[in-house]
Amino acid sequence: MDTQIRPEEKTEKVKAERPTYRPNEIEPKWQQKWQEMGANHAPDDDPRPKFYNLMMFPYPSGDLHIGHWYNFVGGDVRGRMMRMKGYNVMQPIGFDAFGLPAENAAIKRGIQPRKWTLSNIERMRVQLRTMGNNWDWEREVASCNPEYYKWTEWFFLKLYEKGLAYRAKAAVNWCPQDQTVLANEQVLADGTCERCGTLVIKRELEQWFFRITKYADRLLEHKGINWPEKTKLMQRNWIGRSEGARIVFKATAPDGQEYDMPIFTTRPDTVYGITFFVIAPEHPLVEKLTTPEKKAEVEAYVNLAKGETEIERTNAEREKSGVFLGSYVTSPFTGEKVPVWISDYVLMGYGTGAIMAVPAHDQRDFEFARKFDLPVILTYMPNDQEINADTMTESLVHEGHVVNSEQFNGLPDSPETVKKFIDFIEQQGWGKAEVNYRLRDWLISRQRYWGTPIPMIYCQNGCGIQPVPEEQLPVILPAEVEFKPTGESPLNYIPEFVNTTCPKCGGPARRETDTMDTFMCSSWYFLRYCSATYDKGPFDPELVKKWMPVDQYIGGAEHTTMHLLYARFFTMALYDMGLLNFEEPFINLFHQGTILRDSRKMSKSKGNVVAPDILVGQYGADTVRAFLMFLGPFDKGGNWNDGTEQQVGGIARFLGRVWGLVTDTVIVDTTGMNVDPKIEANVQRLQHKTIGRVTEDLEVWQFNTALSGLMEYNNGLLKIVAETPGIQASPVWREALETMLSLLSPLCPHITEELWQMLGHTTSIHNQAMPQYNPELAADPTVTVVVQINGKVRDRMEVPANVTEEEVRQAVLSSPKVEQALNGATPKKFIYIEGKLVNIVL
RNA sequence: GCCUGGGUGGCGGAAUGGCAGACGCGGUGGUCUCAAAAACCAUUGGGCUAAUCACCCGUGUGGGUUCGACUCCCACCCCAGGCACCA
Repeated sequence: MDTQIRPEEKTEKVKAERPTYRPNEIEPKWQQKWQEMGANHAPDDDPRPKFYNLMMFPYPSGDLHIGHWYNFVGGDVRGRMMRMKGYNVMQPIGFDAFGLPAENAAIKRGIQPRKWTLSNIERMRVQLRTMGNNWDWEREVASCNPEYYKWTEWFFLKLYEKGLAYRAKAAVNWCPQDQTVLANEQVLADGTCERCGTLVIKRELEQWFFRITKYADRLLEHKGINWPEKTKLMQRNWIGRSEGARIVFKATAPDGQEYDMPIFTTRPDTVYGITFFVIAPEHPLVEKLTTPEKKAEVEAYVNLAKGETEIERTNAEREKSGVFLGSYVTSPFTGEKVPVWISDYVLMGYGTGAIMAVPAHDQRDFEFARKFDLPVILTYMPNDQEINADTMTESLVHEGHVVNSEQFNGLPDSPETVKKFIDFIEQQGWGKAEVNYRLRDWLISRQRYWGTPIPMIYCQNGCGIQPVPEEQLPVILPAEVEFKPTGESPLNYIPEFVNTTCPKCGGPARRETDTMDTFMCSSWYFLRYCSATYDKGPFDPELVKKWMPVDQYIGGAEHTTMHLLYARFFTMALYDMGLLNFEEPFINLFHQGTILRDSRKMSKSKGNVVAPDILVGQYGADTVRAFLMFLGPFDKGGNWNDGTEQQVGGIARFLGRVWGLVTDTVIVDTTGMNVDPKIEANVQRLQHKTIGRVTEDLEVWQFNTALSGLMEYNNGLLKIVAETPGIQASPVWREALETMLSLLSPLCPHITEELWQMLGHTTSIHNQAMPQYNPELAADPTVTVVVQINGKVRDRMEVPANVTEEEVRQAVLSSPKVEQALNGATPKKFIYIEGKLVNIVL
C-alpha cells in the first residue's frame, strides 16, 4: 500500500526516500518482537498496581470470525489503555472447550470430539495471534484438558460436601425416533427433532442440581460491584423475589382420601375470592384427584402439555385451556368446595405447581373463568364506583377497599391489609408468610459425552451414591468413543469407564455417565488464569489473592442471566467454604454490542459468520481493528451488510495519512528553519483539545468517537504542515506527532510502534504513559454564540471567551440580522446560556 | 408472551435539554495521467430557488412538558438479545 500524502510543492530539502507502509511486514515483525520481549506477559511480582482485564473465553468452534475480532479488539484497547495509565495488566486467553458442537461434528463427520476440538484450538490460536492483542499466552487454559477438568470435578465434590448438590427428577427433550436426549437448540420451533422431524416429547430423568436458590438473596445484592444497571435489573427480574404466603388447602380425592395442597400466593388478601384451583399438568396429585369419568380427557391434556415449550405455556395472549379433574378443594375461609382444574399456564417449576384462582383480581384466572364459565367473586371494590362481577371485562388489580371478606371488609388495598390476612392465616394454622423466587436450581446433568465427568459412583451393594475420593481425581473422559443412535451417552458403552468399585465397601459399582453443564467450566476459569499450571489445587491461593477479583470483565449481554449468575453463585459458595476472600468475582462489567448478520447474532451454529481473513490480508490487522472500532459505539455492535466492508477504505486512508505525516517529518531536513510561535500555539491548542476528548472517549468506551477525534487531529496537522513548511523543525511539532501515536496506539498497536521507533525511540510505545491534558493550552480565545429568536437560529456571533452577559446582549441586539428578524417587535424574554446560546422570546 | 436494550441522511454513525447530521463510506465535479486505478482538492439531508441569499420541512408513529426536545414524560409500532440443555 503506497500512500501519497500531499502535492509536491514543498520547499524543504528531502534527506531520504519516504518508507512505504507495509502492514504485512511490520505486523508479524512486532508480534514476534513483543513475544520475545515478554511484552504481553503480566509478571506475578510486578510492583505496579494490578489490573485483571478479562474477556469471556471463546468456544473453539473452528475459525475466528468478525464477531470474535470485534469483542477481543475492544477488550484489548481497554487493556492497553490501562497499561498506559500505569497498571500491570493481566489479559489472559483460553478456550471453553467442552460442548455440543464437538459431538455434532463427531456424529456428522466421524471425527473424535477431542481431536476436533484440539485442532480447532490450534487454528484459533494462530488466528488470535494475528490480531496483535496483548494476550498473556503463558496463562492459556482449555477446559477439556484433564489438568483443568480435574478441578472442575473437585469443585463438584466440594459443592456436594456442602450439601449444595442434590439429585431430583427433571424433564428432558426426548426424540422417540432417535432414542436420544435433545438440547433445546436441537428442537425446532414446531416442536420436532432437527435431525428426523419426529415430534419431541418430555421425559423425566433423575439428574444433578446445584442449590443456587439458597443464594438468591445474596445474588440480588450485587454488593460492591460496578455493573450496568440493565444487567443488574435483568438479574433481579430473573431471580424474581416475591413476598406472599404459603397456604395449605385440603383436596378430597374421589375415593374420599384427603391430600394437602399447598399453594403460594402474593395476594393472600384475596382468599375470599377463590372460585377454583388450578394445578400444573405435571403435578403429582393429578392422577389421584382425577375421577374415573374424567380420566381419558385428563390424560389427553397431560400428553398435549408435554409437547409444549415453557415460552408457549407462559404466553399471556394465548387462549386459556384446561380440564376439570372432577375433584374439589375445601376453602377453610368459607367452608365451600371449589373445583380443581389442570392448565398449562400453571408451571410445576414455580411456587408449588398449584394456584388458588381468584378471577376477580388476576387476569389469567379471569380469562380462565370466563372461558369455562366459572364464578367470579370480587374481594375489592373501587371507592368511587360499583363493579358487577358478572359483567366486568377484565380483572381488577389493586384498587379500593375489601369486600365479601367477613371481618376484613372495609380495609384499604395496602401492604398492612395483606399483613393482617397473613397474621390471621398463621393464627389459624392454615399457612405462613413466605418468600418465593422465580429462580430455579441449576440443573447441571447432561446426557452427553463431551463434558466434564460427574465424579459420582452408584454402589450396587447397597451403599447408595458415593463421591469419587479426591485422590482418585480426575475421572478421565475416554478419548475414543463410538456414537450409536441410542438414547444413552456413549460412555455407557465403555465398560472400563462404567464399571468400578464402591469407594466405601469395595463391591461392584457403576460410574455416573452424565457429564456436567459447560457453564460449570466457565464458572471458575478466571481463577485458573491466576496460576494456570498449578497442580496442587485448582489455583494457587496466594496468586488468586493477588489477581482476583477481576477488575474488568468484558462479554456479551446474552450471558446476563446464566453464566454471570452461575459464576457469581460459584464464587459465593467458594467464599463460604473459605477458599476465597471475596464474594463477587467481577468488579466492573462491560457488555460489548453484538455484530449481526442477516439480522441474527453472528455464530458458527447459525452459519452466518463472516471471516476476517481477506480484510486482514488486504489491509492488515491495525486497519481491521480500527475499522471495527469505528463502526459505532462499542456497546452497540451493528449490522454487518455487504456494504459494510467497503467502509474499511476510509480507515486505510486515515492510517496511510498518519504514516505519511510522521515519515515526512522524519525525512525532511529542517536545519536552519524557524517557526512562528503563533503557529506553535495553534498546534498545541489542537493537540491538547485532542488529548482531552480522545482520553475521555477511551475512558467511556467510545472508541468510534476517539477515532474520529484522531482523524480530525490528523486532518488539522496535515493542513498546518501544508501551510507551514518547516514546522517539522519545531519540538512542538514533534510532540504533537508523538501525541498522535500514543493516543492511537491502543487501537493500532503495530503501525504506532513502527512509527515510534522511526522517531528515534528505542523503547516500546506501549510502555508510554497517556499524554497529559493541559486545559490552558487547549483553551480557545473566542467562542461562537448562537442567536435564536423563538427557538430558531437567526445569527451566530464570534465573541471573546470571557465575555459578560451584558456585552452579549448589547452585541446581539445591535446585530443587523437580529434587528431584521425582530422587525420592530419587543423581546419578552432574553435567555443566555454562557458562551453558547441566546434565545429571544417574542 | 415476559424481561432488557435500541430506532437519526443513500449507508455506518455524531450530538444526552441549547447550531441536528461531527467523523467516515458512497455519490457528484475537478487536479494528476495517453488512459485507468490510486492519491489529492471541492461539494453533498430534503423542499423552494438563478443562487452557495432567504424561507420552509426533517431524528419510527401519535400526544404532552419546556423559552427551547434526537435528548424528558405518556401511548403505540418495528428491530435485536435472553427466557433455564447453543455457548
